[in-house]
Amino acid sequence: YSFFNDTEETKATIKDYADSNCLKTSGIKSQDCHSHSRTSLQSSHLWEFVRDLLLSPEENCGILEWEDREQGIFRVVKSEALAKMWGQRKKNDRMTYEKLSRALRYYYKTGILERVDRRLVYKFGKNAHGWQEDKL
DNA sequence: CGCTCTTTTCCTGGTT
DNA sequence: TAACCAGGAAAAGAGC
Repeated sequence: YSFFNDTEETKATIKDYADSNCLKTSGIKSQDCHSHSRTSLQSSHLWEFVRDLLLSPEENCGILEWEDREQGIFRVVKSEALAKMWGQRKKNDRMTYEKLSRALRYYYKTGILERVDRRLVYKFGKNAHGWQEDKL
């Protein structure tokens, strides 16, 4: 395959991909886009970005899914799409899930995330905030 | 400029 | 075999 398709072309398709993907699911529950003022997804940190994505079904597109809402356990359903979105947020079209997950693993050390021994499953730790339903 | 903190990049090796 | 997971190391980038 080509070595040249990693710039403009990719950049263009990422948004289209995300947008069209959102359109498919956003019609489901427009009412569910509760008034969290976090729709922008401008969070500076990765864990906040993930949290806000989890909390906004609008831009989520089924990329992330709660496994246990009360315990803050969630699963990455579309790892590649998540990486692309994070890459968009950071203006880095070379982002991959491999690299994103490395960053997530650093959170275990700081208590932002807790380890869950299941593939693509993570859990918010004691030092993460703003994800709990009753605390919104 | 230098320093800290977070994230990125790369890698070796193990697991599902 | 592909897709993940574990972390060490080093370096980039942002903010102060």
